[in-house]
Amino acid sequence: MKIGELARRTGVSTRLLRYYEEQGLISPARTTNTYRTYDEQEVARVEQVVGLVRAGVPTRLARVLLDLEDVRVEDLAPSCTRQVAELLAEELTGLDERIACLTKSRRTLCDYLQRTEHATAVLENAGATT
DNA sequence: ATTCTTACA
DNA sequence: TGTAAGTA
Repeated sequence: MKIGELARRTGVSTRLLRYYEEQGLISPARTTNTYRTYDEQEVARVEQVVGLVRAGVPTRLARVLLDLEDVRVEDLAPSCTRQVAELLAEELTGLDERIACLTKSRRTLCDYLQRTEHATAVLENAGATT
């Protein structure tokens, strides 16, 4: 499929789709008229990117994350240089910090809502993991 | 009609 | 990010 269809199917503008490509998040093949060509697999890929971006994951991390998921299955013996490992370890602590920040915010918001008269009505929805 | 690149707001 | 221009 061409970029237009992918945009319609994912809800991501063609502009952003090209930007994701520029950031190395997706790498569509070029065919005949130099038009970008995407296969079904790209749809899921783009949806993953959208999820990552919405979660605030920096594109540089999203890129490695997507690459890792591609090799996750076959490469039973993950290997990389010490330098790369240390770099990724930094990303890991970075994620932990943000998770801690978000968890605290969630706690605060959740506690407040539980004290309101709308507790049961409003809390039954999104992640009822009080 | 659609997409492509480049560039400005 | 949207949009305009000039193509293919």
